[in-house]
Amino acid sequence: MPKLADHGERRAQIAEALLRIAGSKGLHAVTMRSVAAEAGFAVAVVQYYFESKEKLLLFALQHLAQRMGERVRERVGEAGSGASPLRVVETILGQAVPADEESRIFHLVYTSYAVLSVTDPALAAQPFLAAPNLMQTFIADRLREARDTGEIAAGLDPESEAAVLLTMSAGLGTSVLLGQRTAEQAMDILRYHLTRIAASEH
Amino acid sequence: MPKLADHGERRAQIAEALLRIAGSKGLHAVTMRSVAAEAGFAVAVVQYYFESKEKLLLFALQHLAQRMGERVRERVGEAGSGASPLRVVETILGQAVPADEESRIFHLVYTSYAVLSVTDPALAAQPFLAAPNLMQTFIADRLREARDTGEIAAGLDPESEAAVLLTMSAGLGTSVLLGQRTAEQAMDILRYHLTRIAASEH
DNA sequence: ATTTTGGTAGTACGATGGTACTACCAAAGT
DNA sequence: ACTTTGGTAGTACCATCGTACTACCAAAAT
Repeated sequence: MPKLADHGERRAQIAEALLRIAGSKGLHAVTMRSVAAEAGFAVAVVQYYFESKEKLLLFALQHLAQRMGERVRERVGEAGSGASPLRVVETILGQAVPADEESRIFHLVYTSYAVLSVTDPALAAQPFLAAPNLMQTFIADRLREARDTGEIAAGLDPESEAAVLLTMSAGLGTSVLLGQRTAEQAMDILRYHLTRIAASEH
Repeated sequence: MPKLADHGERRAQIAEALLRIAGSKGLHAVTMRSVAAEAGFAVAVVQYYFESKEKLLLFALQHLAQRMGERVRERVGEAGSGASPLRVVETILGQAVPADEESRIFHLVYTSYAVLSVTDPALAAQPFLAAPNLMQTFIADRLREARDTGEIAAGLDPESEAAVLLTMSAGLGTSVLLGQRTAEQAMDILRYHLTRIAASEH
C-alpha cells in the first residue's frame, strides 16, 4: 500500500470544502468540479472518496448536523447542570439563530436541503423531522420542570408552548438568514417571549 | 396585425404553468422547456413573452404574491369590518399555513426563491422583506387596538408580539410544508398562542 | 527487482440547460 | 394583391453538469 491517506480525514476535508461553497455561493453552486477545486483536489479524487454527488451531499449534511449537535450540547453543558430549565431552553433556542459563520452555513444549507426534499423524493425528509421532534419533546420536558418549580405559570401547556417556541425560533433563524433581522434583534424577540412566559404567573 | 393575442393573458398562462411545475416538481425543475411544454407552447413563445428565464421567474413570483395578497385581503374582508382585532390577526396569520394547493405552492415557491436570494445577488431580496415588514406593522397596530379595548393584556408589547406571531406563523408554514405537521395542527398551535395572549390579563 | 495496489490526474461522453437564429404562417394595412 | 408585422415553431450553439474511463505514480509486498 502506498501513501497512507486517512479516508475519514479526506472525506471531512472534501465535505468542508462543499460547505464553504454552499455557504458562500449557495447549494446550487455545489458541483463536483467546484468542490474539487475548493478542496484542492482533482475531480476524480472526490469521486474516489464518494460514490456519487448525492452521497457526498448527504455526508456533508450529516457532518454539519453532527458538529452543530455537538455545539448545542456543549453550550448547554456550559450553562451548567445547575442552570434553570428556562435558561436551558433559551440556550438551545438561541442556537437556532445564525449568529456566526458556521451557524449561518448550517441553517442555509439545511433550509436549502429541506426545501428540496419537499419535491424531491430521492432526498428522504426523515432526517429533518427526527431532530426537531426530539427537540420539541426535550423542550416540553424542560417546560414541565419549569412549571413544577413555579418558574412559569401553571396554566401553560408545555407541549404547545414547546411547539410555539420551536417554530418561532425556526422562523427567527430564517428571517436572520434573509437579512430581515440581525441576530441580536432575533435574540431580543426570543428573550422577550421567554420573559413573557416567565412573568405570566397569577 | 395578425392574431390578436392578449399579452397579459399569455403571460399569466405561462406564469401559471411555471407555478404548476414549481409546486409539483420543485423550483429546480422549472426550465424554459418544461414550462413551455406545460403551457402547451413552443419554447420560443415563452422567450417571446419573456426576455429571459430570470424575468419569467420574477414575474411568476409577483403574479403569485399578488394573488395571495388579494386572497388575504378577501379573507380579512369576509371576517367583516366589525371583527375584533385579534380575529383579524388570526385570519391573516392563518394564511401563512399552507392549507390548500395554491397556498402550498405559494409557500414552497416563495421559500425556494427566498433561500436562493440569500446567496444569489441577482435575485434581489427586497421583495421578500417589504411584505413581511408591512405585515408586522399592520399586526402591531391591530394588537395596539386590542390592547386599548382590553382584548389583550396591557403588559404586552405590540411590536414584539407582532414579531413573535409573524415568525411563529412563518415557522409553522414551513413545518407544514415539510410534512412535519398537518395544517390543522399548525392552526391549533396558532390558536393556542392567541388564546394565551388573550387570557393573560391581570 | 518487479509486481501489486492505493491514490491522483486528465480527458471524454452523453444529457441538459438558456438562448439565438431562421423559417413560417396568417391577419391587418396599403 | 401584396407587403408588413405579430405570433409560433424547429433547430442549433455553447456552456455546464455528473460520471466513466484510462493513464500514471509511488510505496508496500513478494
